Amino acid sequence: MSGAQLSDHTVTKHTIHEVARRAKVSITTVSRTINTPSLVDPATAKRVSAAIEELKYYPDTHARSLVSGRSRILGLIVSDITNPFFPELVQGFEDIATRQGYDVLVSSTNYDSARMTLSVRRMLERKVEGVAVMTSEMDDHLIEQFARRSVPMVFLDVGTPGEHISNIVVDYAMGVNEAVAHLVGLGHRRIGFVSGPQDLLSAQARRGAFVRSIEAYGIASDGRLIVQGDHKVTGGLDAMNRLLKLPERPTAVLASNDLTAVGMMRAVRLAGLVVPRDISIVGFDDIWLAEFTEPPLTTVRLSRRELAEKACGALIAGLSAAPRPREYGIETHLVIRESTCPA
Amino acid sequence: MSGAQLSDHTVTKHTIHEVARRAKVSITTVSRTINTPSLVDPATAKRVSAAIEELKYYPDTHARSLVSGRSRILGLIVSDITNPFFPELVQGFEDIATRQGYDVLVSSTNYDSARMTLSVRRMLERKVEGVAVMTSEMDDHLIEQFARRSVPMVFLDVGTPGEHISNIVVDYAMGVNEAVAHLVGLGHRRIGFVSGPQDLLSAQARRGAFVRSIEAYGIASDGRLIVQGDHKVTGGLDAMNRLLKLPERPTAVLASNDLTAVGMMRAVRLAGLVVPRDISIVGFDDIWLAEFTEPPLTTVRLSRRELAEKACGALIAGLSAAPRPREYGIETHLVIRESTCPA
DNA sequence: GCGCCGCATGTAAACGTTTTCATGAATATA
DNA sequence: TATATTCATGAAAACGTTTACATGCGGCGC
Repeated sequence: MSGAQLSDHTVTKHTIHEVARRAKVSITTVSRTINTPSLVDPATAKRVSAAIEELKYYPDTHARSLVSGRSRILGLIVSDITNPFFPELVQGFEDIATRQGYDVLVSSTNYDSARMTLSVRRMLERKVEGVAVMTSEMDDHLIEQFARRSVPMVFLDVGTPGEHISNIVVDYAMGVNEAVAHLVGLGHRRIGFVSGPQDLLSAQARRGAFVRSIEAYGIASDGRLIVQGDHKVTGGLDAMNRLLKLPERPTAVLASNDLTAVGMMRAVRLAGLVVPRDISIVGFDDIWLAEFTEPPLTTVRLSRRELAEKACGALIAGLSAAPRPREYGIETHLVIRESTCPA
Repeated sequence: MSGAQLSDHTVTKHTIHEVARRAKVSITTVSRTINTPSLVDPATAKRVSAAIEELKYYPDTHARSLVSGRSRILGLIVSDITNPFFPELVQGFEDIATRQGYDVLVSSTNYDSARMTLSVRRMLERKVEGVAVMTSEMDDHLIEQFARRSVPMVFLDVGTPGEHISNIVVDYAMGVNEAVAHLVGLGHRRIGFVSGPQDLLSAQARRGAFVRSIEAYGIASDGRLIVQGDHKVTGGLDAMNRLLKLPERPTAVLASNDLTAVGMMRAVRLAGLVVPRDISIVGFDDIWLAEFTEPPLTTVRLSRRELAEKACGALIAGLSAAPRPREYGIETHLVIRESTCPA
C-alpha cells in the first residue's frame, strides 16, 4: 500500500519537546542534560539520554545560535586554495576546529579584493566566532568590521596585534639563512632570488630575509639577481628565463615559494641546462610536491600543521576572556634534497 | 577620555526593529523590502533601503533560518582535499553556490569512514539544503539520513538516481578510448594500466574502461600488465616498479589519475630510463600540475569546472519542485603533451 | 452610491532553543 | 523545631526573523 510506504518515510520533526515528553521532564531539563549535565540528577539524565538516543534527536543549530548568540563557526580566509600550500592548511585547521566542536567556513579569495569583501560579508552574516586570515589582501576597513563586533582575528605576518587581534609571525630569516649557508657552503657566490607578488606581505618578508642573509655572508646584493615572480608556476618560469639571459647568470637561485621553484626548474630544462649541475635551486614551503619534482626539491619547510594549530588555537583562546598570547612564532628549516650541489 | 573612546567602538545591535523604527514602518514591511520587494510601494521601499544602508543592517541568518526552515548552506564532501583534483572542484563549486546565495560547508574525509560519519552529522545539524558527495565512501546508512530529510543529493558515478538523488556519470570510456587509440596509433601493443584503490567506484570505472578499450583494439588484455595503485604518488611509484620488473615490460602505461602518473614517471627515471623514449605514460584528470611535469604529461581531461557546475546545478535544481534531470553526463578527452611518443 | 477587489501595510503567531527566575523538596544549621 | 542552604526541576521570556491573517483605503463595475 502506497500510503503505508509513504508513512514509512515520514519523519516527525524531532524537537526538544518530543524528547521532553518522552522522558517525562520539561524541555529545560533536556537542554540541561545536553549542555550542563552537572545540574541534573543522574537518574533523570539517563532517562533523557535514552529518549534522545531513541529519537536520534540533536538540537537545531539555528535556534541554538539565535538565543545563545554563538554560532560555533570559524572563518578561514585563504588567498588561493589551488596553491598546494593551502589545502594542507585548510585540512589541519578543520581537523582542530572540528575536534573543538566548531565548523569552518572556508573562503578562497583568489587575490581578488571584491571576492574578499564578499567573503567577509558572508562570514559576518553567519556570525563567525573568529576569523583566520591567511592572506594579505585584508584592508583595514574589513578588519574593522570584525573588530567592531569583537570577533577574534588571527593574521599571518600582518602584525598589528590588538584587543581582538593575534598575529602569527613566521621566522622566514631562520630558514632563509640556513638555505643561504647551505649554498655558500657549496661554494656558491652568485645567488639569485625570485620573489612573490610585492603587495603580499609574506612575500616581502621572504625577500627581505634573503637580502639581509646574503649581506650577512659578505656578498654584495646585486639588484639584477632579484627578479619578481607571482608565486605561481608560470611566474617562476618567466623569472628564471630573465635570470638565464643575464650576462653573468647566477649559479644558485632561491624561490619565494615551491610553485615558483617548479616553474624555474622547467625554465632551466627548457634552456637545455640541468638542475642542479648547472644551477642549484631552493624552494620555500615544502609542499608535498617538492618530494616528487625532478630532481626532488631542496626547500625551506614551513609547517602547515603548526600554522593551522596556532591559528585555530589563537582563535579559540581569543573566545575566552582569559589573557592570552597575542603573538605566535613559527620556525622554518631547510630540507635538503637533490636540487642543490656544489657550484 | 576613555569613556568616549569606548562608546566610539560600541555598536548598537542592528535588528530589523531598528530599521523599522528609522523608516517609520513595521518590521513586516522591512522584511518584505528585503525578500519580496514587489509587495511594497516603491516610495516606502526607498525609505527602508535608506535606513538599511545607514545602519549597515543585514538580517540575522540564524533567526531567518529558524523560521524559514532554509539554511542556505550546501554541503560538499570530498575524499582528499590534498589531491590537486579537489581544490579546483571546491573552488568552482563555491563560486557557483555563492553566486546563488548559498554558503558551502566543505568536508574532506581522507578516505576515513569515521570522519565521513562525523561530516554527515555536522551537515545534518547545520541543516544543509543539499549535499554533493564527490567520493565513494558513502554508505547507504548515511545516504538514508539525508534522504529521510528530503535533502537533495548528488553523487559522482555512484549511480542510483532516485527521488532526491541525482547522479553525475563521467564518460571515462571516451577519454580512455582516445588515449588507447593514440597509443596504438603510435605503435604500442604492450600497454599497461595502474589502477586506483579498488573500493573506489570511479577507479573501478576507469579500469573497466581500459580493459574494454584494449580489447576493442584486438589486444588481449594481460593481467600482469594491470597493477594496483592508490591514486597517490607513492602508489604510482611502487606500481611502476613492479611493471618495470616484468620479463616483458610494457612500452606504454596508462594511469588511473595524474598523481599516480607523477609517481610512475619518477620510478622510470629512478630506473635510469627516460619518458617517453623508453616508455610512454598517460595520466588521467589533467590537474594543473600535468602541464609542468618533466616531461609535460599527456593525460585525459576531466573538467572540474564542468563537474562543479553540474553538481551544484543539480542540487539547486533539486530544491525546486520542478521535474529535473536525474543524470548528468560529462565527457572526457585526451590532451596530448610530451609524455608519449612512438614505441 | 454600493459592494468588491487589489494594494499597501500592520499585528501577532510561529520557529526551537537557552536562560532567568521561581518553586518545592531535602538537607544542613541554629 | 524553625530557618537557611543546597539541589533538582519547571514556567516563561527572550533571541530576530518570516509569514498567515487582518485591516484600511482607493478605484471600479454596476
